[in-house]
Order: sequence, then C-alpha cells, then structure tokens
Amino acid sequence: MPSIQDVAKRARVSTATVSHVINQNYPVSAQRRERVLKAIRELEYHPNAMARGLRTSKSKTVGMIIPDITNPFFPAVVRAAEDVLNHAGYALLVGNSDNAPRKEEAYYRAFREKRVDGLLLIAAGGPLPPEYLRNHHSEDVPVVFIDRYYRGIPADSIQVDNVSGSYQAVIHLIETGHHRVGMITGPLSLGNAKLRLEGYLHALEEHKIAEDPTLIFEGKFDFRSGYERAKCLLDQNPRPTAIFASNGEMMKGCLQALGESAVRVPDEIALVSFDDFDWFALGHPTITAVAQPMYDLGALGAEILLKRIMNKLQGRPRKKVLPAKLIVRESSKAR
Amino acid sequence: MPSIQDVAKRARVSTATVSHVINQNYPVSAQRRERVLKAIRELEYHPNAMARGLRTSKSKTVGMIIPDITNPFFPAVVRAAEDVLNHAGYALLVGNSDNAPRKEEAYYRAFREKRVDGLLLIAAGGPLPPEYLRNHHSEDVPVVFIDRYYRGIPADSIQVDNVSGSYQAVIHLIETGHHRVGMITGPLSLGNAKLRLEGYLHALEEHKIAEDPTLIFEGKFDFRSGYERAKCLLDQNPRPTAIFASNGEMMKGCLQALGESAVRVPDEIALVSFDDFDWFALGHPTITAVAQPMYDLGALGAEILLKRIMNKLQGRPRKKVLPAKLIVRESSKAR
DNA sequence: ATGAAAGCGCTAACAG
DNA sequence: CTGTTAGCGCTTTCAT
Repeated sequence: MPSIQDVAKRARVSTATVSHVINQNYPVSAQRRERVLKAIRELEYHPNAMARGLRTSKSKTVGMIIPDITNPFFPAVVRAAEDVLNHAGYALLVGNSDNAPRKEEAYYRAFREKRVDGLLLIAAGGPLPPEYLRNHHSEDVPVVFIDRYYRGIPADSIQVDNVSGSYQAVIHLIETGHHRVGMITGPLSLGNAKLRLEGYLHALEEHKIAEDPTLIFEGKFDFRSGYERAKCLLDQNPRPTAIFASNGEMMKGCLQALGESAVRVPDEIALVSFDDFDWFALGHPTITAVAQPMYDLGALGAEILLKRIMNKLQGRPRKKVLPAKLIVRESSKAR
Repeated sequence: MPSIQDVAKRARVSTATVSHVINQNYPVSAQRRERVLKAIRELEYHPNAMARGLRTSKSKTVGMIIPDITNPFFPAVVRAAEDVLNHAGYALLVGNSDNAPRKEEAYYRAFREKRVDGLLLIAAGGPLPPEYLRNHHSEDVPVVFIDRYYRGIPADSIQVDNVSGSYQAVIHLIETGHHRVGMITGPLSLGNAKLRLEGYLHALEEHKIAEDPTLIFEGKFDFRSGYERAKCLLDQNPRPTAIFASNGEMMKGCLQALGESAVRVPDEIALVSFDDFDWFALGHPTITAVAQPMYDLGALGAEILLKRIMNKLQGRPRKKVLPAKLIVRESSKAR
C-alpha cells in the first residue's frame, strides 16, 4: 500500500506538496499539482486515515449507540444520522446496547479508544447517568442524546414530545367512547416511558376519569412484555375497552395476544400504538398510531453533533423537542 | 488526554513496559505491573487506537455496506454481524448504498482510507462487478459477500438457497390449487432476484404449467414497485389466483394494492412472500412466507471474514449456501 | 525483565 | 510556492 512518500518520490516533489494538493489548504503550482495527481492515480494512492487522524487528532468518525437495530424504530434514526454524517465526510460506528448500560459502557470505551469525534447516544437506561458518563467531558468529545437521555449530563438532546403524543392518543380513545383504557407502559426507569404514562394520565384527568391501577401495566418496550401485559389486561374484569401500548414492539405483542384470544379489533377492543410502523397501515385492521419523526430525530441529532464538533455551536446544552402526531386508523374506529 | 508517556512517567517505567502490561505479550514483574495498572487507572488512560493502528497496520474495524438499513431484512443481518465482530474486538462501520454501485464505491473508498481490516458487502448491483472491485486485492483486505455478490470477484460469499426457497413457495401454491401464480421478481440484474425467478419457473415446469409472461413482472425490491406490479397483476384477465412477491418490501406493496382494490386474501387471491417479517404472523390474514436465516447470514459471514483476517482460512474463496424455509400461514390457505 | 530508540504515514510550522 | 523536519502515540526490535 503506497504512502505519501511514494507519491512524493514519483512526482518528484516533497511530501508537503503532496499533502497540500490533497488537502487543498496551501497553494501549489498547476504544473506540480498535475504531477502529483498523476502519481496518485498511477499508484492508486489513498491517504491513511489513521496516520492523518493521529496527526490531526480527528478521526472523522462518529459513534452511535442504540438499543437494538432490530427494532424498526432505530434503523430509521440511524439511517437519517448516517445520511447527514456521511454527507459531511464522517463515518459511522454502530453498537447495540440491548438497553444494558454495561454494554453501552463497553461501546463507549471502544469508541473513545477509536477517538471518535462525537457520540450519538440513545440511552440504554435511566434516569440516572452511569458512572462512566458522569466522568465524560463533553467539551472534549461532544455527545448528543437522541430520544432518551440521562439526567444531569451536560449534553445536547433531541426528543419527541412524548407527553403530547400519548395525550393525543388517549384523548382520541376517550372521545371515541372508551373510558376504560388499558395502558402498557415502558420501563418506568426510562424518561420517555414515564412521559408517555404522564400523557395518558393527563388525558384521563382532563376527562375526569379516575386512574385505575388495574389498567396500567409496566412493560419492557419489547415484544414479549407487550404480549404478557396484554394478556393481563384481557384478564381484568371488566375488561378495558381499549389498549394503548407505549411502543411499537409491545403493540406487536398485543396483537399476538389478541390473536390468540380471538378478541376482535376494534369491535371488542380498540388499539393505539406509540410508534408508527409502516405496516400498521397495511393489515386488517390497520393500526392507529402515534407517529414519531424518526428521520428528523436522527438527522437533526447528527446536525447538532456536527455543529458541536466544529464549534459552530457553543455554550449550554440545547434541548430540542419534536412533535408527535396521531394517525387514526381502523383499530380505534368508533363502535 | 493522557498518552502512554504520561502513564510511563507516573509509574516510573518505560513506555515499553506500559505497552507490555497492556498487551500482555511480554513478561513484566508483578511489582511494576501493579504500578502501571495503578497509573492507568489514576489517569483514566485509554490507548489511542489510531496510533496503535498506525503502528500495527490493523484498525480492528470492519466495514459493512448494505443497501438500506431501513429494510428490516438488513438490520437483522447487521445485528448478527455486529454481535460476532464486537465479541472478537472489532468495531463496525456501516454504510447504505441504496443499491447504487456509485454509493457503494464511495463507501468502499472511505472504508479503505480508514484501513478497515475487512469488508462485509451486500452487493448494490450486479451481476458484473464494478471497476473498483475488480482492482481490489482480497489478500490485502478480505471481502465477504453476504446475500448478493458480484460475479468473478475472488471473495468468500454466503447466501441463501434462493431457488429452493422460491420453488417451495410456488410448489405450495400450485398444490393448494393455484395454476395462475403471479410473480413479482426483483431487479433481474441481481443474482438473487434471478434465482428466485428460476425457482418459480422450476416449480411451474415440474407441474407442467406453461410459463405465462403476462403473470411475471419485474420489480425493484422496494415498496413502490411491489405496489405497482401488484396493480398490474390485478389488471390481468383472467386474474392470477395467487401472487408470489420476491421480497418482503414488495409484499408490503402488494398488501397496499390489495387493500385499495378490496380484494380479499386468501379467498380471492393467495399471497406468498420471499422474506419473513415478524409481523407477517400477526396480521389478518397472516402471511405465508419464505423465511431466510437472516441472523446466520450475518453471523457466519462475519465469522468467515474474521477467519480470513486472521489467516485461519486460506486458499480459494468459499461459497456457503444456507437453506430457506417456507412457513405456511393463512394468506395461502386452500380455498 | 527492562529500557532506548526507530519508525508507522501524515500534517503543519517554519525557512527559504 | 516549495521543501525540511518535528512529532502525533504507539509497538517492537535490540541491547542490556
């Protein structure tokens, strides 16, 4: 693999000149530039990013830690971030934390060793920050939290208006005639799960419906817990007439449970999901859902990070909240 | 950010000794080791991977280029690869090619500059390899093709038995009584799309059913084309009694089209998809599908790559073909 | 068992 | 404009 030395030799110039041609940061005579370009082509020279990075202490790489790329919410966010980052000349390292702060920490360390220029984080746990993050210097390596964050870490964050999304969903159910709305929350240690519960409670309150603890079950944001909590809800007596699941994966679990119990939707029970997966519009019945701006979450998150990396954004951490939008479909049709 | 020098100074040893402690490749007296370890802890020292990489010419990083992380087939593969790679101490860079060889090439170059130790590739186009890959030296940086490959590139590959999967699906439809089976193929420039068509044709042949060109439409492996081709199929007269879609995204398009046309499944038309998405088991009706071993595809691909990187695997390129399995559900129930 | 020192490939002063 | 050179942080001979 040819180095800048080889190019310099072949073009009969110094390595500095080659560097100047490559980086276009210093003037080079047209004649010499041509010679260099020719040598680069002939040798198929590609600069060694590790050497460059060592010298400049910039890796042109960003790390992103997400819970699980297998949950369709996250790929959408990753894709957006990757688009923006790639456009700006940055590569993206990804890691799956499986919502385990320990795994998150392992990736954090690995990425720091790689000297990533910035970090995109969808927090694995919460609300308290893990030790390793408390010791992190954001001025050093900027961090942007996406969707979920840890309290008390001075880093930018971008989120969805969870309370409003949830509130809209439940108001819609109530106004459709449902007064017994079952709620499957996410892990209440997570900020966004708590906020979604809050939106639910607000909606009930607004309509003077008493909170019924037998209708609220805490899930884990995964298929299995969605399935199990839905079973619990179906066992209640009287049964809720509607179920609001705090994320898409748990809604899948609900659908599984309802299928097994042969409960008809929406005739016997109405359904609303936080998270709008594309296939919700395709099934029978189609599923009413709170759509999150997944692409914006990733794209804006990446943009903020880039600004921090380039010092175009200074001062206190910014917190951006994006709107969520209810999309009414068949699963919550009036009965 | 502390360097190995700082550690050495603090522990009153040479940098060589620190290196030996970290890499455990040379003996170090217990006493000095302790001193070094203590210094590392106190300084929160983390080795600089770029410097190490520059020295060893190993980046401990692998690049993976996939068409689009937003198509649920790919995250499953990525996740598997990432698990295996991470376990072995490698980080993963990802890029989305959008099936465009030009984008693929851009990522290829970027990853090479980063001096990735290996490349996982789900080919963007085909069947002929792009120029840049023809000039690639696999002995230098090993490449493993996953799912789709370019002809004539001497690299390992791991794929699914597309012909068999497709064949099983269509045989099943025929045996369920369907003699007019509509086929939506992928882009026939792609090897796997062609093979899936082959399986379809084999099945017809086997049952002495004449190939009907008005029942075969070439799609693009995306939602939109699935939707449009399904419309075309519904316009045929007489209409096919079943549709086989060559991938999951196009099946989604079909479902959209069928929904709009209010055609009932499976009563009026049967459906089978190549690709089994988890929600196919949840809707009404549930969707019959050819399940691909997505996790194995990624995990085994990564394992082969690791072997190549470590020179545990020598000689000619290996080609591994994994079985696909038909899962019969309601969408293809006998009428 | 330990340390001195070379050098991986590059950029950025600096001198000319 | 162009070339010389120091040095980024690390590993690895090579002496000792």
